[in-house]
Amino acid sequence: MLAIERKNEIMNKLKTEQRVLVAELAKHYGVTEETIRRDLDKLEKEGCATKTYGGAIWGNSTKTDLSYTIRNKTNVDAKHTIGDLVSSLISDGDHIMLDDSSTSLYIAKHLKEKHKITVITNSIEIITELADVEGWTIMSTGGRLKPESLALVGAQAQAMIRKYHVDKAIISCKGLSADFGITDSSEYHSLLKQAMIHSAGQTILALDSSKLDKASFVKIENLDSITTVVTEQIPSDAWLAHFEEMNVKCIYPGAK
Amino acid sequence: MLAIERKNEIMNKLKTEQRVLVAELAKHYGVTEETIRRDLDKLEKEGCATKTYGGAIWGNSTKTDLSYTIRNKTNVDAKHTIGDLVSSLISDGDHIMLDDSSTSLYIAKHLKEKHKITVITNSIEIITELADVEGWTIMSTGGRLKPESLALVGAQAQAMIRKYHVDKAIISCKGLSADFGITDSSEYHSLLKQAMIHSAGQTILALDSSKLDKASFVKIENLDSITTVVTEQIPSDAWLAHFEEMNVKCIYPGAK
DNA sequence: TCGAAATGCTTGCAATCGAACGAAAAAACG
DNA sequence: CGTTTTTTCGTTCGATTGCAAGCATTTCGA
Repeated sequence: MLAIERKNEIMNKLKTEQRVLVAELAKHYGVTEETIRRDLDKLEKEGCATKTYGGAIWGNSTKTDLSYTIRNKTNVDAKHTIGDLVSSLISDGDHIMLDDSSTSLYIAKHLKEKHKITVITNSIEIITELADVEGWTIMSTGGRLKPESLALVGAQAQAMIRKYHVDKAIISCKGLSADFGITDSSEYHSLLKQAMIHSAGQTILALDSSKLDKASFVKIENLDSITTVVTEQIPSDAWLAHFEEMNVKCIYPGAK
Repeated sequence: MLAIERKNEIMNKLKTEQRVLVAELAKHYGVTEETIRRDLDKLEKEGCATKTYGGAIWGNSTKTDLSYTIRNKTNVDAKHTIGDLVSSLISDGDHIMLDDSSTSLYIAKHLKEKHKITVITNSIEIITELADVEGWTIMSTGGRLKPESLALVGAQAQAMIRKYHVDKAIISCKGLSADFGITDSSEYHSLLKQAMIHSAGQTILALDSSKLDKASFVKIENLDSITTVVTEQIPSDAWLAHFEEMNVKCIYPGAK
């Protein structure tokens, strides 16, 4: 095993799982913890990691956008489960929109089995992820680049989204609450997702269950403006009732 | 076994397996590790490999995704020279456009030292290359993705370019001939570069000298619609005279 | 709340192994 | 046969890793 490979793998693990533990990595690679710490030092110098006690977390902890995802230590299994569920809602030939959330990136990975999908997205990561799928049409919104999330935002991006109409929009968010509806951490995220919702026949809101009963900073829309909620575990009875009341379908593992 | 054959085989192995080990290759070809290392040096200069302790990995070690365009290893040295020359034409604070050519990708790498540049590009690779530069504004055209070049094309991309006006457009092409002007291999490339030329105060045409006296399929513009030609070696007297006549400045190494 | 005990972090050192360099030998080429 | 390219060899240099000692942080019980 090349040293640089280990470092890269750790970076990928960091990116997908948001955090890593020194002891765990040392055991996994069969090296001492000192070696792992030195790897993390380098990643930190490269701006990919922030060391913490016992491990490291992804990126720069001072960024507000990231602190949310870090707090919610989003677990990969949940996102794969969600990716699988959403995939079952998409048909061959569909035209869809995907936002720039990490959940959408996982969903994109799961969609690759489909045929002749047309995707519109503002996420550079999703574009590169899907670039090599045969027979698909990938379209990118224009716009200004947010370097920390590799997302395209701004009026240009919104205008592009409004120009098209797709079968399904797939979006995620930072919080969903009965009182405040669907919320996100910033204005431009919110506006973009709003635009996607309005340009789509159906909207699929994909969120891991930790987002339930959370409210973030900016409101995107009310819950009744979306078609389907997909989550990785069965919500509370109160939420199920609320979804029913709002005429929103809710998909979770084992749901009929 | 010819040395060049071995080098090519190593490159293929790198491409398919993502990494190679020096010791392993030395044993396989029955040569010393020193020889393998020199092969890897060459591959690295051509942009195909990144050397590491004990071996080499494909592409750029720090970036997660591998560069498609960089595989086109033709004239790497020339492109670095051109990148350097073009860089000297750009001032801090400039607003520029970059097309999706591999030459532009190299230019982008050389521009990173500048401050507060605003870049508009239709190349996904350039976007990811420049994403981490502090203080820059990166904007992407929207459009349909051409997977083989990771470029955004189509009416959407052109419309976005037309909406803005920048100080300098930097483009490349497939051929430049006295009779047919600037040409490229496809309609959508041509239209996009046309749009960039019209949206810029100055246009810098960057091309390695192998493109001179070649004509490709679709005409972009006449030579007189651009401001400056940058190339990596001094053109023939005939071309220098032609540039003069057309009122086009020509930059090459050693030019005053 | 305070103060160990436990756990994790940093640093210096040494051993190992790959990399870089130069010179000489071998092979390829005209 | 002379020249150029390729390869090898030996030495020196630098990178990586593990170990151990000392310091810092967290945790937990009193």
